[in-house]
Amino acid sequence: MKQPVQQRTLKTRARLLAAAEQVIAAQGFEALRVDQVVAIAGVAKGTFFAHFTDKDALMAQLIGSRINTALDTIEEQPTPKDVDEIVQALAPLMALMTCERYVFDVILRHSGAAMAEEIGPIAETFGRFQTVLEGWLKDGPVRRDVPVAMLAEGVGAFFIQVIALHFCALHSDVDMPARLAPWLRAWLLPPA
Amino acid sequence: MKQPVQQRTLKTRARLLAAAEQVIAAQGFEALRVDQVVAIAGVAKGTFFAHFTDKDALMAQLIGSRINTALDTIEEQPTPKDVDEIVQALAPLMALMTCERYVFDVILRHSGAAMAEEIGPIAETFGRFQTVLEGWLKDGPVRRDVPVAMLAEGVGAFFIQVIALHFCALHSDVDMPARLAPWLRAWLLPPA
DNA sequence: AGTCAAAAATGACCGTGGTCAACATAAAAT
DNA sequence: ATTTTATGTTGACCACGGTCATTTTTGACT
Repeated sequence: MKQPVQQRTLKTRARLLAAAEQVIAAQGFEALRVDQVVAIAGVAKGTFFAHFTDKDALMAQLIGSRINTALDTIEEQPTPKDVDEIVQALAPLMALMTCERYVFDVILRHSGAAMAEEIGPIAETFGRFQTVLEGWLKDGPVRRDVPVAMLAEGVGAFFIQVIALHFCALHSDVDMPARLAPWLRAWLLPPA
Repeated sequence: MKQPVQQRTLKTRARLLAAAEQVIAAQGFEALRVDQVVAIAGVAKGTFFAHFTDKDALMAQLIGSRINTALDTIEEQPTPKDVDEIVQALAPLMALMTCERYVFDVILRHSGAAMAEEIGPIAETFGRFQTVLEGWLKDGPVRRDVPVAMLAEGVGAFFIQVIALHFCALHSDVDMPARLAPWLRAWLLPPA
């Protein structure tokens, strides 16, 4: 059984990722140019596309990894007990998804698996997010007339909507936690 | 007081739009190329960008106009009386938004005003959509513990989510009305 | 008709993402 | 060691959206 990847490969990919991180740290996601990344990494342009199907795939990987980091932070916290705590707990993810319009767009575009049989890194994090939410809700003081999975998906939908609203010119001033909470209350805790 | 636009201008713009419609009819939105549009319209490339700030602006206009047509159709129908009728009534919009992944992406990208002070044609249709929904809900048999505007926005959020799910590899088989109805029921009609 | 300033059209040119046939190098087989 | 095969790399090249200095057209006012 032979090694499917050579040492070289790992090194090159690592260099590309490091270069990309460097560019992003300096200029943000949106300003990243493939040419700049390969220049810093010291490889030819073609090499980039031998490692990533396209620029989006690189972005998906980098952003997916940050989403996972945010979810790590979220999971370390104690289980939120009410809507306000849920909103509070979601802050790291919210911060990431609102840091740049471009980032939000990439996430939206990849939130469903792009192709059948192939679930990208971002789609995976959505599955994980879903699981985290279900964990919170399954023993929480919320309505029980609807399956937990559906409750969680609904929270996800409102979460996305609030972020979308943040990037909307008309609403960019209102702070987001304040916007999300009433929706979650209406969704999770309809009048008894 | 002189004419701010010349006859020429209207004619050229009309030719560009007609050319674009022709390309879309033949090959769909995603395949549209600016070069092809200007070739058919018989104008230079630069002219295109004198009439539309970018390709996206053309798309926003064409798609916005189709959304408006769909909303016209929707408004002609009698006011839906329950969730199933609401889902039914939304069919024209749903059909448009699921016709191509690209179309859905454009709509999402433009659903909030792109820039402050400038509300694009698609953002406008979202305002109209919102109004239509509020009209349906304000006298319907739905929960009243939440403002109508919020109910309507929630319907919009679930609507978008269902369409996003449609483009997700894992769920593309399930039919959408069937997916949307339970959500709307849970949102609009929590147990009394 | 002739003049002229504003409006519109032009097309060569650029930036950037992405392709691919040719080439280089590593590991396996002889 | 040498050959062979799979794997990795290269950079010239292409496609496509978008720009802008220059040229053409328009129509208002002599």
